[in-house]
Amino acid sequence: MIDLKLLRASPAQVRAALARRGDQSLTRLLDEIEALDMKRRTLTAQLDTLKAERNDAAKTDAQTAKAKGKLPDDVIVARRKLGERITSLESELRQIETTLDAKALFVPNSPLSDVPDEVTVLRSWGTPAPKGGKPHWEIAERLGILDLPRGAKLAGSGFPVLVGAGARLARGLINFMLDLHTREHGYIEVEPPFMVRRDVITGTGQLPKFEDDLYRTMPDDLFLVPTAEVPVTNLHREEILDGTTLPKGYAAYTPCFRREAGAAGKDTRGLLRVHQFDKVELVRFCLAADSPAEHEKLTGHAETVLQKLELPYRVAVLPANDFGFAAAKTYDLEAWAPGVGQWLEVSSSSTYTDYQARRANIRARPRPGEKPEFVHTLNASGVALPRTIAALLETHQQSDGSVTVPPALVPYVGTDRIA
RNA sequence: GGAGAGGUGACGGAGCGGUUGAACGUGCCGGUCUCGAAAACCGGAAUACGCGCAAGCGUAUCGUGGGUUCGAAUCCCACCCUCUCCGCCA
Repeated sequence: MIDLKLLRASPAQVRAALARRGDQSLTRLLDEIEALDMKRRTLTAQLDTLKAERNDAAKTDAQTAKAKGKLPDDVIVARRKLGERITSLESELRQIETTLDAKALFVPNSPLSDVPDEVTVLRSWGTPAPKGGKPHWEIAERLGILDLPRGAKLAGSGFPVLVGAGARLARGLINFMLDLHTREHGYIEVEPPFMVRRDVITGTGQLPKFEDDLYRTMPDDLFLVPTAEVPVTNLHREEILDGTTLPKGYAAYTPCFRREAGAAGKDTRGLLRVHQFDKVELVRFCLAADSPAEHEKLTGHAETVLQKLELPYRVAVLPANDFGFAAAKTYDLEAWAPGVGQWLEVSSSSTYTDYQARRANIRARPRPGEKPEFVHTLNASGVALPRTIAALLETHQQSDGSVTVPPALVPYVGTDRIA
């Protein structure tokens, strides 16, 4: 949520930061918001004065009523008039606030100043295999571990069915990642609801602007989570946390459901873009001053997964015009997939500064007795399964068609080779 | 799904429609006392918005939203949530 006080105090800076997102319509939206905010403050001031008048009157009236048994008619008439004026201004104010809130929810987060204008690869790990070999869907089909036609029969395209060692591999990956993050990186494991209310998913920023990308259930108006970020970040909505317990991190496995509206035709083969997939997500909460360092640490936790899976990858910082609505800075982790010859985004690691915290009203008292302030929230995939499986199959495929399992994963999959 | 009970501050728990932001208790913070601590005593402490350089002032908030009234935590309506019992069920 945009900070209206900041917009009021430094309109030029706010506009300049948002302009970097490259969305022309934002200028007009901000104009409207500023005008509404102005009106709102004028009306509030008027109303406060009238209400102060009413409160004073109520006190003297109480004594009058006690002394005389009842209030004089002319006093009642005067008070009623005052009350009517207040009621009418209140409804005017309510309408302005409703409009203002609705518009403010469409303003994205401001990119941090160190975000570049062009996508920039910061570092890479491992030696990417030369492009070649089979794409993952051919490998998987031959091994009988992935059944896309039957998934389509059940739910449509983009709903893969993993079979046998494929299902085992997915389950193993989930357990491996959760164990890694909870045992070695200090995360608390949570299993949240996979469906959430409208206001919850508004808190993390997917609503109201991106309703078309979500699956919605009837008749209860619950939304299937597109990422565990949604339920886990909202775990502390409407709370004031004890700042001395921060930073804190949660790791959660959930399936993720995405309609991918408008993405038809892109990455349609195999596992590259699907409507349902598994993911282990990392979510962190911290005080404002700590968030840059927390972001680096978080990204490192996601990288560890790829290193243990022996998957060459690179880390890129996304430009201001190419990351999520609620984010202030995003790193993408891309694993190399030689079969399709692409770097596959398997994790996105973002800091949201106080943007989600404002929307979901998540605060912390830095020390006992101090004023609460909005926390900073961050999250990263740690990591998403389908593309990781694709990279894994393509990277570790052997000439005989089998696929070796990296040592760290062997205990979880129960074999060192899928054949 | 049926029947009932209830939602007040960090927590527990009061609150005849009229100076109630809200008694009391616990917890918390500061102080006195103590070699320290405990106990006791004294004092302090909610959140948001607006105005103000500031001290401060004003307004709102007793689940949420409406309504009645000169005046609502207190009365009425709707909704949300929690709990108990019954039914159904992995």
